[in-house]
Amino acid sequence: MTHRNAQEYTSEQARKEAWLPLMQELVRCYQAFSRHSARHIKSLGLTPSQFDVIATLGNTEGMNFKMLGQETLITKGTLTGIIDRLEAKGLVRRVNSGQDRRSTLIQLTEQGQRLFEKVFPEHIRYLSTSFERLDSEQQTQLRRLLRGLRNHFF
Amino acid sequence: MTHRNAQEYTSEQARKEAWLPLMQELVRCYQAFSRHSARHIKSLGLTPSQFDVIATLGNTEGMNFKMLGQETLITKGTLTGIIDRLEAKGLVRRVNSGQDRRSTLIQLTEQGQRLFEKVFPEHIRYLSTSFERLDSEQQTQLRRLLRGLRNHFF
DNA sequence: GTAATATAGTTCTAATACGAACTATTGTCA
DNA sequence: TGACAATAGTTCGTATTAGAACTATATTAC
Repeated sequence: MTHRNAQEYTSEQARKEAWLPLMQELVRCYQAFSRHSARHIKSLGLTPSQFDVIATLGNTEGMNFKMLGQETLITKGTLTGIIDRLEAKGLVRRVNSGQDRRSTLIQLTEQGQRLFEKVFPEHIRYLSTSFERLDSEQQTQLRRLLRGLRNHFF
Repeated sequence: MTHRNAQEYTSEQARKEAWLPLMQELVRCYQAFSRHSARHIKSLGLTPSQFDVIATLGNTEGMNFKMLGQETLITKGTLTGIIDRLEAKGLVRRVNSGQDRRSTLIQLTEQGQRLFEKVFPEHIRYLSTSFERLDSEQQTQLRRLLRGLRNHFF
């Protein structure tokens, strides 16, 4: 997605397409963030997706697959495997949710809750040292521009 | 990485951490872009990584694994498999590079070259309709802010 | 009330993705 | 030159990832 070639394309064939460097920067910035974050999460003994699920379930009575998928942007097929492994680690459990017998409630176990209380604030602190170097005005502006761009991907 | 929980955390425990929504927006924007892009690439019969390699090799004499990995941000272990499959499709070939007998040059085949010439401009056009909705000032600003943020992920 | 349809989760396949271990080759240095 | 470190790719293990097909259950429509 970074497209070394896009440089040449820009200068040779479509000088008007000044958005290509923006696209490259979006990809690079996300990847840098993502790897930075993953480095710390792995040191906590979790994968990024597992952390994501733990963080989403924390301070909650539980959530079914559908809701959990919407929050984490993980598709249900993938989620099944992630929950399997978290369950094997004793961090979450599957509970029959009351009415609809198709639906399953996923909850943190006590151990999962303790882990959440430990690693979530730790990770937030870890990330804060990077993000806080932008002053709050830049943060606001960046967020607004990203939102604007996102709305154009249908 | 989207962390529904981060909302509560923000308001309850750390009102100062106003960067959390920015982080969420970075993730959402990238994911939206990435899925938007992938949708089109798949319709061209390629995976995003395969397209990335084709686009990087286009207009080039070829590239070894190291260089290709640097350009595409794909690790070498992963790259082996991707090149295997592109080779099986007849789109690239491995060539013994002259001096260093450890090194392998990867080149587009004629078929790969033709594919590149077809799909690369097509995909750029496809993406342009989204990016060009930001005016060029916003594009520049967004790029600058993203670059600034990226430099803080060490 | 039953057939058609929709929904929740699971299973399956193919392709990434990362990192560690491995092989082959090259470079360094005493 | 000869041990030793560094490098290029491959292989391997584990975990995602998307999406399609599948099962079980629930809802809708007639």
